[in-house]
Amino acid sequence: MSKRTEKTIVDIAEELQLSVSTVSRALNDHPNISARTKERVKKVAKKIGYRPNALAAGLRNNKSKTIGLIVPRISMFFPATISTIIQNKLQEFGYNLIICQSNDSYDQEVALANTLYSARVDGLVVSTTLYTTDFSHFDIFRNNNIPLVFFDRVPKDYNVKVIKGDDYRGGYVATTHLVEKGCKDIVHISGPLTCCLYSDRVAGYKAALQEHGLTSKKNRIFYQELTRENAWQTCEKIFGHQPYPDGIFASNDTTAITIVEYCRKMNLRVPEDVKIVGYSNDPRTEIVTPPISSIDQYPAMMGERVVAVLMELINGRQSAEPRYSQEIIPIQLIERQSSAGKSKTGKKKLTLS
Amino acid sequence: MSKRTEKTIVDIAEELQLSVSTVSRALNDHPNISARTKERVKKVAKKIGYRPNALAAGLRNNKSKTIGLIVPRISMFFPATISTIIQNKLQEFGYNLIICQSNDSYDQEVALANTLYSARVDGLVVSTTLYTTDFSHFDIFRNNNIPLVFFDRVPKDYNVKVIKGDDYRGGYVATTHLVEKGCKDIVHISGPLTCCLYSDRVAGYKAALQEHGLTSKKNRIFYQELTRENAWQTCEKIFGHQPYPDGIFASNDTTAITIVEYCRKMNLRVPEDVKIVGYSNDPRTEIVTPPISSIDQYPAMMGERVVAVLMELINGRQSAEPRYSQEIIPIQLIERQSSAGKSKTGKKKLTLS
DNA sequence: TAAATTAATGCAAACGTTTGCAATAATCCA
DNA sequence: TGGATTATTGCAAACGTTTGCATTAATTTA
Repeated sequence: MSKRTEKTIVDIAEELQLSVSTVSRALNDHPNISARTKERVKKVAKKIGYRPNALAAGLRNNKSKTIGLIVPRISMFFPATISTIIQNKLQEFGYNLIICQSNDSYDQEVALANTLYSARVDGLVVSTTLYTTDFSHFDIFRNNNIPLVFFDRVPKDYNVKVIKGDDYRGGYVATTHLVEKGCKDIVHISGPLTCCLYSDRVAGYKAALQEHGLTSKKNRIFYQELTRENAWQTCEKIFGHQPYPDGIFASNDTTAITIVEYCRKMNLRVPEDVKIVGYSNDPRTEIVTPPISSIDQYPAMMGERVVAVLMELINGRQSAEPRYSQEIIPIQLIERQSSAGKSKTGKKKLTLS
Repeated sequence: MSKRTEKTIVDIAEELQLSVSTVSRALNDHPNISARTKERVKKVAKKIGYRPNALAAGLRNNKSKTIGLIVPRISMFFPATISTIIQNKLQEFGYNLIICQSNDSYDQEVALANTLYSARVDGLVVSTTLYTTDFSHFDIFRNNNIPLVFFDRVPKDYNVKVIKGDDYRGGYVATTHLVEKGCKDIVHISGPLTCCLYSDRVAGYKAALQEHGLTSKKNRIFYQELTRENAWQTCEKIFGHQPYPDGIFASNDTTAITIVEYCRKMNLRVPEDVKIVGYSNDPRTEIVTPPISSIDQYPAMMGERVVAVLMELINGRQSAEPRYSQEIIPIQLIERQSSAGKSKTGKKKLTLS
C-alpha cells in the first residue's frame, strides 16, 4: 500500500498558520472570511494540490451530493436517453449520478436500493423491473424523507412521486390510428401486465376498439417480455393460421421492428397487408424499411421533469409537498409508412437491384 | 430539516451492552468474534433497521468501493454496451459505478475527473473525448496510484493501462474487403485525427490500398465528427460530381447508415453502384435495408477486460505491475449485403408493393 | 489448581470535514 | 479616548466507522 499523501485542509492551515475552520470557510466562500485570507488560502490550496474529500464532507453534512438511478437497462433506447438527460441536468446542479441496472431482476433491484442507501445518496430515481409489485425495498427512502422519484415504469399503489407517460392515451391513439387507416382486426402485443404501463396501454387499446365498434378478443392480445426472440415466435403464432390480422400494435419498437422483418421474410406487405405501430419512437424505427409509425414519449421532457421534481424535493419545503403526486407526460403519434393508407405512400415502389 | 434518525452501530452497541468495536467486527464477520455475538448483533441490526454508512466507512478506510467511469456518451451503442458490461461485472465484485458523460467536451471531462477524484473513487475508467490531447487532468490519479484504465478512445503518449480495439487492423480489413469485392475507388470517412483510434484506422485503410496497388488520395478521405448531419453533407460533396466512388468505408455505423439512406434517396444502388462498410457492428446495421457490413469490436470482451485489469490493479501488488500496458482486443468483419459481390445476394429482388 | 495459552471483547484514536459558539481584532461613533 | 459595534478568526465537538493494542474471559495443560 503505497503511502497516499493526500493533502488536507490541515496542511493548508499549517502552511498559513491559520485554523482549519478558517481554511474550511475560506474554501467555501463563507462571508465572514476576509477577501485577503480567502485568496491566500485558495492559492496555497492550488499550490499543494489540495483536493477536497467528498466522503468526509458528506459524512459531516449528512449529504453526498450524489443521486442514485436504478433502471432496467441502460442499453435500451428509452431509459438510455432519459439517463443521459438526467445525468447532464444533474451535473448542472452539482450532483453526481450513480447509474445502476437491475437487468430486470427483482433481486438485483432490491440489492441496489440497499447499496444506494448505504452510499447515502441524496435522492433516488427509479424505473422498476417488469416484475416489481412489492415496493417495500424503497421504504427506507420514504421513511427517512430521502427524495424518491419514479418514472416510466412506476409503482401501483405506492405513495411516491411519479412521472409517467400517458400510456392509456398512447394505446388509444395508436389503435385509433390503425382503425382510421382501415384496420378491422388489430392484434396487440403487450408486455407483462405486472407492469402498469402495459396494462394502461392495453386499456387504451380496448377502449379505442370499442369506441369504433370493434370487439377486442382475448386471443388477439399477447403478453410477453418484449424481446426480439419472443416477437418472432409470436409472429409465427399469429401468422401460423388464417385469418391474418390487418393491423398490429406493438408495445415496443423492438417488437415492431421484428414484425416488419418477419413480414418481409414471409412476403407480407407492410402496410398493404398489415399495418404496424410501435412504441417509444426509437430512432431505429426511422431507418428500417418501411419506416415504422410509433408513439413518441418525449424522453427529454420526462428526464427534465424528473430532475426538476427531484430538486424541488431536495431543496424544498418537504413538509408542504405531498409525498405523492403523479405527473403525466404527453405522447405523440409519429406517422410513418408502416401504417400508411393506400392513397398515400402505399403505392410507392421501393426496389433494390 | 426533518430529523433523520439514522441508526448506527452505536445504537446496536447500546442495546446489547457491547462496545462499538465488537459490533463493527461482528457485522464484518471478524474471526475474533464469537458466533453467538455475531448472531445477536446481526439480529438487532435487522430489528432496528440499521444501514451501514458507506461514507463513514469510506472515510475511515480511505476507500469508497466505488469506481468512476467517464465516457463521451452513454447513448451511443458502443460505449453503452461496454458501460453495461462494466457495471454488471463490477457489481459482482461489490463495487458501485458512477457513470459520467463528457458529452465530448474537454472541459467537462476535466471537471468530471476532478469531481470523481473528490468522491475518492477507488478506480477510474475512461474513454476520452474526441479532442482530448492533454491528459494532465488524470495526473492526480496516476500520482496517487489510483487504478486508471483507458479503453477504446485511449491516450497517445500517456503512460497508463490501455485496452483498445485493433483499429489498424479494422481499417485494413474493411478496406481489403472492399477491394476484394471489386472496388477501385474507395472513399474513407474518418473521425478527427486527434483521436488515435481514427488515425489508426486511416493507416490501415492506406496500407490496404497500397498493398493492392491502389493509391490513397487526399481528397478521398474526409475528417469530421461522425454525426448524421455531417454524414449527409459529406455524401452531398462526394456525389456532387463525378467520378463517384464504388466503395465507402465509414468509421462508424451512424455514418454508414446515413450513406445508405442517401443512396436510396438518390437512386444509387447499394451494393451494385457503391459498396459500404461501417464500424462497430451497431445492431442498427442489421435492420437497415440493405443490411450493412461492419467491423465488430467485441464490446463485451473489452468491457470484461477493463474490469479484469481494474481489479488486478486494485487488489494487486501495484509495485510489480507496470503502470503502462496496452492490450488489444481483436476485431472481426461482419459481412452483410451492403458490400456483397454481384454473384451472391446482389441480384436479389426486394420489393415493396 | 495454578500457570500458560487462546478466545473474545473493549478503549481510544483516527479518517477530513463543517459549524455553533467563543474569542479576538478592527472599526466606528460620540 | 473609550465604549460599542462589527469583522475576523479559533476551539472543539461531531459525523459513523475501523483497527492496533490492551484487557479480560475462557480454555487448556502440566
